[in-house]
Amino acid sequence: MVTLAEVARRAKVTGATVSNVLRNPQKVKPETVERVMAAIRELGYRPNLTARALARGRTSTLALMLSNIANPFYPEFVLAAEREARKRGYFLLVCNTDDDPAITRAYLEQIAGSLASGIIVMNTDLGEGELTDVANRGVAVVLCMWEHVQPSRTLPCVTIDFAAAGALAATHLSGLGHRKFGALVGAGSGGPQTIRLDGFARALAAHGHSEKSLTVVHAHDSLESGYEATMGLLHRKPALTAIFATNDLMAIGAMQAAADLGKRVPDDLSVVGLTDIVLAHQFRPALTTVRLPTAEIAARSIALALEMVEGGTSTQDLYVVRAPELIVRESTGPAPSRRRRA
Amino acid sequence: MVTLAEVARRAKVTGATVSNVLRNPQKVKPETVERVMAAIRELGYRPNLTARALARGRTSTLALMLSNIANPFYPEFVLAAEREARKRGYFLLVCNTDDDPAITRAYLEQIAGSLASGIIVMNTDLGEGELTDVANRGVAVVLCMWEHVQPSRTLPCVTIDFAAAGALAATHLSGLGHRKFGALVGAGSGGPQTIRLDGFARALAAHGHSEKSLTVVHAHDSLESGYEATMGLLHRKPALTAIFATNDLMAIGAMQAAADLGKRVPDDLSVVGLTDIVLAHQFRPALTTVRLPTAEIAARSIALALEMVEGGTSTQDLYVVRAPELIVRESTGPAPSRRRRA
DNA sequence: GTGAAAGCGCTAACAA
DNA sequence: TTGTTAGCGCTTTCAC
Repeated sequence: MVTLAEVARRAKVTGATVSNVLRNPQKVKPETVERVMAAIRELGYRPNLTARALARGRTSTLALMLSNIANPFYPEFVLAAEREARKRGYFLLVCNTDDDPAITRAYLEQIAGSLASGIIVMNTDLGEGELTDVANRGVAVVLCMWEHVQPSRTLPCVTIDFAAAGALAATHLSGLGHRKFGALVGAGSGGPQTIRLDGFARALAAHGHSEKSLTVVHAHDSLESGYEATMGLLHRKPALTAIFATNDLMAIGAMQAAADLGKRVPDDLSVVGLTDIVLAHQFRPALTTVRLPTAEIAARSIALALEMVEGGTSTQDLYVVRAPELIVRESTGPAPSRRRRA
Repeated sequence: MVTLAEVARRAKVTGATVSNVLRNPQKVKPETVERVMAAIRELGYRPNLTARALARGRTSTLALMLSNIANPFYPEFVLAAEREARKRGYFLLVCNTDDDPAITRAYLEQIAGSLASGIIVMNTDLGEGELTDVANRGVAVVLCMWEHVQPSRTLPCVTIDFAAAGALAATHLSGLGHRKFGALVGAGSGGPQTIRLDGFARALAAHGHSEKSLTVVHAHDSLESGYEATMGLLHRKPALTAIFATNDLMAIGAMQAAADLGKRVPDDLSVVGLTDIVLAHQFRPALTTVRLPTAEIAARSIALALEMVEGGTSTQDLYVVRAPELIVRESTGPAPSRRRRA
């Protein structure tokens, strides 16, 4: 391994100067810079990032804690996050927790042991206390897309207005003349997505619908779970004409269930999702959904973490990214004429 | 930050002993272990992984180079890889290259600068030379799912028999009585997937089909590209009754194209994919496909990289993982009776 | 503008 | 069984 010392020797300077050439070339005489660069090239020198991290007191690594990257939302998020991190010279560690607190804790231990200098936590079964501990050890902790009613009092949080997202879906469906609604509420991790539901329910009420017009059913963040939940829901409430799912995967499962029950989407049943994953527009019928600014949230979270890392500061602010947006596609339509069913 | 020295002081031993307690407790008197562990607990000590890496000469990080994690194959791969790595105390860095040689090179530079002690390269536009350079710097380089005809002479490679995979598809389709075939060949990165196609074509020939019975069209590893390619293909060759796509995403795009052209799958057109991503069985009609042992390849690649890292050895062997397997679902069926079309 | 020197926190001989 | 002693390769004051 070629070290900085060898480069120094060859360029007839000391290590300090080589180090400066690499990081503040303007502080070094141009000719010296030239000589050092030449030596670096000739020797094929690459700075040892581990040594650098040790000397500087921080690594160029950020960790991303998520429950399971196989959920299609995450790859989209990771892609954007990685790009932002790379732009700023950082690397991304993917930490799949499988929603297992033991795994999550193990990761936190390592990260607290200076594996990464910052960490984006997308969800977790852990209490806020354990995360605060890590933050107190000097790691930049950023909560991302947290859905608790009460945002953290000690950790910064990047999120979007989930209630508004739910409301968008409700207004759309209500505007199409629907009267009997079903809601599929996911609970991938970090508890049920109740804020999304609340936003939906509240907007329904605002549009004059009674509480009885909405039937809620709980599920998990998967296509299969959305399918099962919808089968049960439509069995119990065959008169439903509109379903809101708190995420797209469940919405797609709902459409498949409808198809299997002989219901046409959107003629017999309208379905609206939430997230706008890539599959949403690829699926047939294309899913009407509320788009979350995924890439923007990812980039913002990384940027915030890096600000904290590099500024050595901490914050507990709440950052709410751009509002969600309704994307109307093929899965929603006017409520079927009421004559068709009792 | 609590350091090893502070733990040592508190436990009234030296750093060397604390270090031993952590890594070879059997070499330390039980009571001392007790005392040290108590100190660790009381102080909330976490070993600094950066310092450890510097002292040991290697990090506990592995890099995974892939073109774009948004392609659904990769998250499935990453999930398995991360699990295997975690089991052995390593962490996974996700490196999205976007098939951009500049990005790939930048990552390699950093990795060569001891960012990671091993690297799994899934595909790349780079020549083997640049990878060999990295390997020569002491990084464990493992090629994974390489599809070149000539496997590397200097780097180990974990892969599967892509030709056999293609052949499986051909045999299935031929057995169903099809006579006019189309093939969608992807080229996500690392060049076109010609081995898959060759296996398919050769098996077709072996079953007595002439060369003219197969029409090949090139596309990219995406649903949209599979859609477009199929539109073009069916326009030029309306008599096709079977399509083989070298990956599932394109196969699904093909099914959508068929639907838009008024062709029913599998009644009018059979479609078979390759990979068996999760979406393959979730989609309707469920896709018949050749399953690749994704998780197994991932785990094997990680394991091999770690063997090299920990053993300090290198190898140039070719590891061929379990054979692919045909998964028959709903997208393939008997060739339509020949009377229906000229 | 450049060099000398003291670490960063841990590991790994080798001694004791 | 435990301690001593050098580093690992780089950064970073502080002199010169």
